[in-house]
Amino acid sequence: MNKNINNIQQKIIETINGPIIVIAGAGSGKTRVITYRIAHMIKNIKIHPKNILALTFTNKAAKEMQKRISLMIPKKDLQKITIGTFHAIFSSILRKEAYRLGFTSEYTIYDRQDSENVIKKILKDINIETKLNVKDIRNRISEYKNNLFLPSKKNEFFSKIYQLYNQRCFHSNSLDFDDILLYTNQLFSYFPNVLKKYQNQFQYILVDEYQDTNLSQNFIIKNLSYPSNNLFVVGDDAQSIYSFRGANISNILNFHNEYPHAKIFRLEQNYRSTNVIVQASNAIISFNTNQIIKNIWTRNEKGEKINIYGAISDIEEAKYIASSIVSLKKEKRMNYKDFAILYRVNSQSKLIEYALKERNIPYKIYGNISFENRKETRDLLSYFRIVINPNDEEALYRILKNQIGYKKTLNTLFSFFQQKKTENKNIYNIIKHIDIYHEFKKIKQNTRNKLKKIFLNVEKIHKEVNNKDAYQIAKNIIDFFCNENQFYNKKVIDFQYLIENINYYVNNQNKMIPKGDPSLSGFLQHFYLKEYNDQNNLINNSKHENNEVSLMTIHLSKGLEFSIVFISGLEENLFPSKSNLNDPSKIEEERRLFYVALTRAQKIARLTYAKNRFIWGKKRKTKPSRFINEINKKFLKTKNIPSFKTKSLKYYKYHTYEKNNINFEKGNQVFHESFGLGIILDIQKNQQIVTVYFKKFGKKKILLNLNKLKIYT
DNA sequence: TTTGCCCGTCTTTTT
DNA sequence: GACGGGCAAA
Repeated sequence: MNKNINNIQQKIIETINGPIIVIAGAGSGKTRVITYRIAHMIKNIKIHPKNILALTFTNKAAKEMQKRISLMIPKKDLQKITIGTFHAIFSSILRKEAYRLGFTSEYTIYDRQDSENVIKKILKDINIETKLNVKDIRNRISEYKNNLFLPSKKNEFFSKIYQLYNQRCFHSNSLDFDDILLYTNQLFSYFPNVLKKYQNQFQYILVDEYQDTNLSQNFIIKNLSYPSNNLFVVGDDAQSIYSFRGANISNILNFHNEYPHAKIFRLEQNYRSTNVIVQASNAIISFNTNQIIKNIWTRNEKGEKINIYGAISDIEEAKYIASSIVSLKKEKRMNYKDFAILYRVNSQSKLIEYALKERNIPYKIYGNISFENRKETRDLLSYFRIVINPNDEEALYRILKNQIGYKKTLNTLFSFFQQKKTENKNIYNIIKHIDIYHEFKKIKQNTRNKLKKIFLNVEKIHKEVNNKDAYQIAKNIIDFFCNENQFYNKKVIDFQYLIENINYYVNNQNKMIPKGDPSLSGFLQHFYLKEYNDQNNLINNSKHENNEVSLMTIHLSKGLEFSIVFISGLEENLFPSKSNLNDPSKIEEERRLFYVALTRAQKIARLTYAKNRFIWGKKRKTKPSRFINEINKKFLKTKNIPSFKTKSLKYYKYHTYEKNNINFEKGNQVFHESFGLGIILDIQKNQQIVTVYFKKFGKKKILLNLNKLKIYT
């Protein structure tokens, strides 16, 4: 037995036949268990790696898992395991099977902006006034898809739009993110033989972060793992932070109902963090009423108390973080890679980036790479897309919009194309013979020639798609594109970046897990599912050999750990987010997010906020986050909190308890003579009654003077 | 048909 | 403060 593995972990690793559910607290060695288990299955049980499917929710988590497994098994085995995000895995499967549903394997993946543009066009077409905005409609469609609701037969307004949206995507041979899961489900239910094929292939299924599955994903897992049910899921309800993506906490809470014979394991010992961090985060999460009670404990050292810094402004906050890194690095003899800076929204990274640059601190920003949303990049990608998939309306529209400025003409032309397309006419042919259609008479000869030239070229490149790899095709397109559009020559640096990524993608196929598809359509999938942006091949970063401070949103940080963690922007309206303030269940999710953030830290956690922040170009006064007050003062370096001396003191008092209660505090794990183990949710004003949530008996009010309650350690 | 200016909206979070 | 849509002037 490995000495890094405790008894429960060992038991989990060796229990091969499912269904199995592991409730794993933060830092309890969850990823270690999954990766060791996979290695054990392959090395000792001799399960063929191609029979293993490991699913995650973010690319970052997938990469982390691959990295850790690679240390234990031969590379040739690792490459045979199917490991990745739900979207990546099932998008690849759909590429092979989607023809059964009427799509081709060259289908485009529509991102958020594409989806919103489709909805805008629909609203314009049907010409109905609506109070719903495009974003709301898109979110609702997404919600419906994640819950496997199809448009209802009733002629209700939303259903109509939903239906039109699906039709348009279908005619464009395009799938949005949610479609990837939805159509996978349709594929499996309409084509039992196809399902059977994948059931046979994936005999062992592992799902990480199971608390984040939505109904659509859960259905896929359920179908695939039937009938052997060799399903292994790991999750922590306290770290459920993706409800906006349809994640449904009841999947984890009801697992046992779904699979009555499931084996249940719990991992509660934290190996990651100091005692201070473990206890402080336990206390924070206990403010949530909706949770599985766990007793997360650690044998680790007590550790430093948590430091809170209230900066005058967001700029100063960033500077404080940068200078702290410089001094902590020296003081604690740390490397840059031991530091992480976490934030609630991506836009916070900008100022932090400036501050780090100022002090020459190497850093790496994860997620949301700005170049991918730049106009020029999207323009170029439209050409890629239309070369691969001539039916891609959004890409076509974008190209035409750039070539034909005048909107009215553009719209007439575009609806003409749509009409022809439903008649199954090839878009390349229509534009090549642009002069014979009277619909085009209004367009200047000059513009017509330009269009003809573009589409002749696009068609030429299209014919080579199957013989050349993504790099060769992309180079052709870029050469043509830059020649025809003088303006873009100045933006070549963006294209350079994209082409470098394509080059890397094509030439490192044997490093990819699972092995990718070197065609341009393979690259487009890779790009749109954002698999590329976690890679370490970014040109400007190579010189630091990965010894860099990590910057990312808290969402992306889940599953990771760092010696020293900065959590920035702890302000009301930012964290918790403004849009979640009115819904108690959403506040609980924000709190879980804070819990995730804090539990990333191994040794030191520093929290920061700014008293003034630029929002939409205006400086605004802010209030410190309620979460700061939920950390018990005994875990804080209170002396170092300048903000507490300011006007906002009143605000802080609200949550602070009187000191005369000797033993009991919110978040304490307690033991009651009759009710057993529980956690203190609340203490009444007179300090004589506490509300405790008991594992077995639920919420109870306990009179303290009966002395039946003890602190459980 | 083109250009430029005003105005409203946007900041969650990821695939 | 950035960006896109809408509208009016050129």
